[in-house]
Amino acid sequence: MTDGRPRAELVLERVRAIPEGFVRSYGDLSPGAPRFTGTVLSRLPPDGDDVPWHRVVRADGSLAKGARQRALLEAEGVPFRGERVDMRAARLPE
DNA sequence: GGTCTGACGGACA
DNA sequence: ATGTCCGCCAGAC
Repeated sequence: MTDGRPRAELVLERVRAIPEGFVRSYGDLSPGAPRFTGTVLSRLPPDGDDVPWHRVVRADGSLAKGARQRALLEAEGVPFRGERVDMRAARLPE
């Protein structure tokens, strides 16, 4: 059962597992296929409060959703370095 | 089924 | 630091 579960579901599950105040990169959620993670999140409903999509940032700490995403992250205490997240400190260890 | 696109990532110039 | 190229998965034409 290489596909006991759709990759999409696995990705969403990982996103929900990100604790407040931390972030993870697209590549971390879907190793080898970061674009897939983006596709999954893009299909998320606008009011998808069930999934903390804002805690998913690019590997270099830059944001995909701009100022809106940044506000949500800063509200959680995520350290920033200019317009990008300070991955060195906010990236979830594992 | 080939081709393009997308909330990407890493290598390289 | 900035821009280009290639690779990855899935969906739309």
